[in-house]
Amino acid sequence: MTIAVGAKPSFKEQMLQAREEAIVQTVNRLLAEKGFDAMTVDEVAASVGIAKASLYKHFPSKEDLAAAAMVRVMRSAREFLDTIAPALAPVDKLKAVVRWTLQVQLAGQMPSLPSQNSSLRAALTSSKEYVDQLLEISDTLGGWIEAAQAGGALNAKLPPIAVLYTLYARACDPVLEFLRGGGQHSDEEIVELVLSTCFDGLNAR
Amino acid sequence: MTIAVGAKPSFKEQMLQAREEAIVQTVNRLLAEKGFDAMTVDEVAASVGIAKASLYKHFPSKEDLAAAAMVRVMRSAREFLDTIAPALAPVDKLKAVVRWTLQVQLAGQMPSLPSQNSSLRAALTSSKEYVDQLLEISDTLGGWIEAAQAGGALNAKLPPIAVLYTLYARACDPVLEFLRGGGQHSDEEIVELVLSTCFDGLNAR
DNA sequence: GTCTATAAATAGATAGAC
DNA sequence: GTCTATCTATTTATAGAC
Repeated sequence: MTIAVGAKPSFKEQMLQAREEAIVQTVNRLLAEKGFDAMTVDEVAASVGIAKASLYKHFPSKEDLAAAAMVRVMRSAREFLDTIAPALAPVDKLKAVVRWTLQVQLAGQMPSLPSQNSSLRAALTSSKEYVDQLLEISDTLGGWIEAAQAGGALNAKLPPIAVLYTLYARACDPVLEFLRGGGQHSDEEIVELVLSTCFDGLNAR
Repeated sequence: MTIAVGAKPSFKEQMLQAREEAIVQTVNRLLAEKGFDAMTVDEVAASVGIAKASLYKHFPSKEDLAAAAMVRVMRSAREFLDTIAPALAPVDKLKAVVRWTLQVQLAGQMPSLPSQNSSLRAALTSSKEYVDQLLEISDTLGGWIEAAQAGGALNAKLPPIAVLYTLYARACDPVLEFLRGGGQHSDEEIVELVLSTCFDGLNAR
């Protein structure tokens, strides 16, 4: 039995992971399209092209499916943070992150979960990788927020945690959907509009 | 048969309306607590204290229940608009509306509906009173927005419709729930924080 | 109109053969 | 692991007596 860390995965293991990646990708799309409640496991299985029973061999519950999708998104976000130029001003780093978030949402890749569902919360918080990624992201953003406040770029009167929550909330901002439905603006314009209202506010300057 | 407009309702009619008001009030609370998908009709009936079949005599479907709750909220919002002092600056009128919205949400009185559900959308758009109230509210807010932009209070570069959507989005802002969960701020502080980030933005001024 | 009882449909999850 | 077929529970909605 091979337990070496980073050992070359066998062909079988590669196939398994590829299939699971396909599953999670499908779940991610469906969660973005319809949300957790409206997404059915039958639908996931049909969309992936396997039997529902097979799906349950990979993921023990619907909640675990959603958690896997969230882990995927968090990892993706975490990786994006690493691509941000360190020389950038903290506030510009934050803007870059929010812009990335908005683009993911417009691309139909941002899973939407009900924040009240307790079994779902349990699945999320019991996922070590999810919690780890979330903590790491929050730490990084928190550092940028405090730096931006110290540097006079961000309003220093706002509690950093409130700023962080406000940025996180952009990931599920319904304004994007509203504006797109209006059909008057391109995706790029929508992103910049929301970015502007988020950082500059509605008031004139 | 009495069809006179504004005719004095009979005792029976008053009882009927009182019961329906009790139903809608319960639905409103449950929609605020758990959202449309998680709310069950059984639950509504049990909470009101009547049989489910009786409930269906009043409202033909779950969607109609939710629509009735939304009509109630919209009427309430519409009535609030009338209480705003006409002498107030347009931007302050807008702030008053958003503040009211945030307070309703914190009071657990703001129903939350999935924006993607099509049967629900159909029930809403087929309700004349809902559509009428929404249009009237949007007209009023739209007028204030344009006046505030013309007066130099609101950023005139933002499309009025984007401003309107941004204000509407505060009615379901998850930041309220996040901040309350943190336990570090009172409800009043939370309201003012969100108001501040909405109108003044995150950036320093 | 209110009730009890039940229909009808759906969804999450499993059994068991291969 | 994948499949077909099924279970179990829940949910929306109704039938029918009173």
